[in-house]
Amino acid sequence: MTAARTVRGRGAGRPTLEEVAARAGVGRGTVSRVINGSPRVSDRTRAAVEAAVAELGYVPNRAARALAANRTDAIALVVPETETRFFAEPYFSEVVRGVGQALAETEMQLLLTLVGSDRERRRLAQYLTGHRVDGVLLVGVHADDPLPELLEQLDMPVVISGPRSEDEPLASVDSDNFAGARAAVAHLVARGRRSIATITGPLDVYGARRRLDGYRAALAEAGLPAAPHLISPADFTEEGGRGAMADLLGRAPEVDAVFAASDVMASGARQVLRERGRRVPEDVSLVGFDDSAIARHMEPPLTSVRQPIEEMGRAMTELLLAQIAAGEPSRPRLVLPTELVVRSST
Amino acid sequence: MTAARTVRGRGAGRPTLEEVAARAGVGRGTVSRVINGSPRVSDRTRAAVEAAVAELGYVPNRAARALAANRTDAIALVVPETETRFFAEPYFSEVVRGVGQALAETEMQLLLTLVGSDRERRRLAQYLTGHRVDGVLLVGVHADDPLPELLEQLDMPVVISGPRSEDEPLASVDSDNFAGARAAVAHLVARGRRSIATITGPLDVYGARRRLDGYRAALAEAGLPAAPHLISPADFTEEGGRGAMADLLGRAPEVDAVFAASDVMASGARQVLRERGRRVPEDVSLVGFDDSAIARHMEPPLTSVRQPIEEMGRAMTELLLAQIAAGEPSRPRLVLPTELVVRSST
DNA sequence: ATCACGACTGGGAGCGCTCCCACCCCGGGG
DNA sequence: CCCCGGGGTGGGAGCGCTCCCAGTCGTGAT
Repeated sequence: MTAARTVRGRGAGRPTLEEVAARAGVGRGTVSRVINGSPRVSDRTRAAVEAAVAELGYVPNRAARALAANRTDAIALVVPETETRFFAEPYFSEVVRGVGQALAETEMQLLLTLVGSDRERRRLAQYLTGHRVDGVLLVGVHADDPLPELLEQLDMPVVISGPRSEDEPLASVDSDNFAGARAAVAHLVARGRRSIATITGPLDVYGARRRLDGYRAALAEAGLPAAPHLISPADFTEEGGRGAMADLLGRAPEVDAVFAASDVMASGARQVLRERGRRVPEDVSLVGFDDSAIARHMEPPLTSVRQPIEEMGRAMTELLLAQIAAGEPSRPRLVLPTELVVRSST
Repeated sequence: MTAARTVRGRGAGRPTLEEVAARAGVGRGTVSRVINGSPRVSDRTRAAVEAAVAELGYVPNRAARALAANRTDAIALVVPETETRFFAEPYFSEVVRGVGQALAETEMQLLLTLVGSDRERRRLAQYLTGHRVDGVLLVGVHADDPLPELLEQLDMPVVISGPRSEDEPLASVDSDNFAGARAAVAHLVARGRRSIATITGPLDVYGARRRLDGYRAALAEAGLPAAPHLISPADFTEEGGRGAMADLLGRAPEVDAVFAASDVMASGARQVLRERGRRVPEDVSLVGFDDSAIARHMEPPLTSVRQPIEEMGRAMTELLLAQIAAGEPSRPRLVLPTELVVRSST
């Protein structure tokens, strides 16, 4: 523990490019070229520089690099804290994990930005305007959130998880909500169910609409009617699921299967079914969506549609990095497959 | 120069300190003083500068500031990805939320760093050595993790969640595992249970040891024996909980209550109890720890010890910010209270 | 031998801030 | 009336990098 170090404070004493250059007997420019992998350096020189770097334990100063090169080597993951659906288990941790994986190979840093209040939202806007990140990953935005518009104006690279509509202008990665819902309902049909109801998410959410579309498609394919009284919209919450289930039971007592557009809502529905003496799966089959921990621990364990969330995080990041590398926003739209996980609730 | 600006693409055109100064008719130093809230500025000047800042929409360039001031205004949240216990629900999202809250009032950024492989761990070490953050929040480290040692050597501000031992040298924030466990077991005693077993976590984890201590204390206070055959160690996993429960049932068939040191293990135990025809809570009372989503959705809902995780995240951050502000590492040790959430499993 | 032309290389000129020293100006004491 | 001391202020000197423009060499062609 050197006294000098302590006195000079944190960050002092780290070798600089200049020192590496001196040590290697070359110029600053050459060291920079080696560090950044430029091909226009002779092998001999490169070796010398690399040796000096190793001996000195040189680590480039990020701030200096950012200032000089006008880039930050950082991306932001923006999470609206109010949107509990995305912040809640398991979305958040899995997305982060996927993002982390994609970033592991790069020099990029991940900035985590939670936006709660409107004040924080404004601050974020200012933030991004200040170009403190090279790109933005946006998860769980509401249809009426002004953030995407703002980002589009700034023309900063952005990837959004879950397009807000059929013609989302931003690059996006989504799971195949339509196919997932269709598979879930087809599975119920295969189990011999005939009065298949659905509890939907808020229909101003694109993904929720897609799940409803999938439900309808599967019924149509099976030649079953998609009677309006078998469709009950809720809000992705447990309480909403309870309400919707009670509703369905009142309107359609003959119901023998329910496709809930989220596990949490399925859990609410399950409670009501139990209260009303309907057995699962004997009387009513139940399918959820998300394949969360809740599904695995429900009684009986819940059949559910798994979304490849981690992979979505990875894909979003790769798309974003590609945009940043290309230097211009592109607008690809990726849809990842879902998978039906069958458990004993059906 | 104008052309050059355009060529530089994104990030060009943002007003600089210099431009604000010109606009306000003052010098750079003065603007800097206003921005940083120095008191040595006359009111008239301050007003003029603030007006110019507003008109130009000036946002300080973080990289330049970091370079000049040798600080980054960023802290890192380091999460070992392998430690599933902390990365898993609900820890991770809640900690992050708490951290976010504490940071909302400040200008600090949050860097999220997942360390999986040893290679990534080395990279992180280099990272921190490069002083790219002002401080580190370390969650879910194992007893044998070299990271804390490293950070201590760098004498960089650090706060750790969950001390690794009774004499943790680093600043730490923890929940009161001892009191939580004691309360849980006391509650079982109050319910009239007499053969109270426990499924512990890995005993090289300090928190797991503390929970076991709490279990013992409660039994001692109730004048009940803490027979060794009522203690079965596991590893915080569901499978571990299953094994430990099977074990207990073999060794102590008279068991009428189980305190599991995590909800996940309680869930495993619950499955075994069901398989063996033991009813919960009639035959065996069951208590978990964490009060996670699993607890709420178990059948019957699980009585569990709630930890104030979000608050822990907040406290950790506040401790860290204080350390950074003080310019020197301090070593406070904070223990936050737990709360027993009683449900129908007891 | 001369010339042109790549392949490499050195280092000046910033990037936008903070730090800090010098300076200005004004009131009060000698 | 001069000097001193502070509050207030301007701006030079970097912080450690990247960019890019001049070189400096060899080399093959002429």
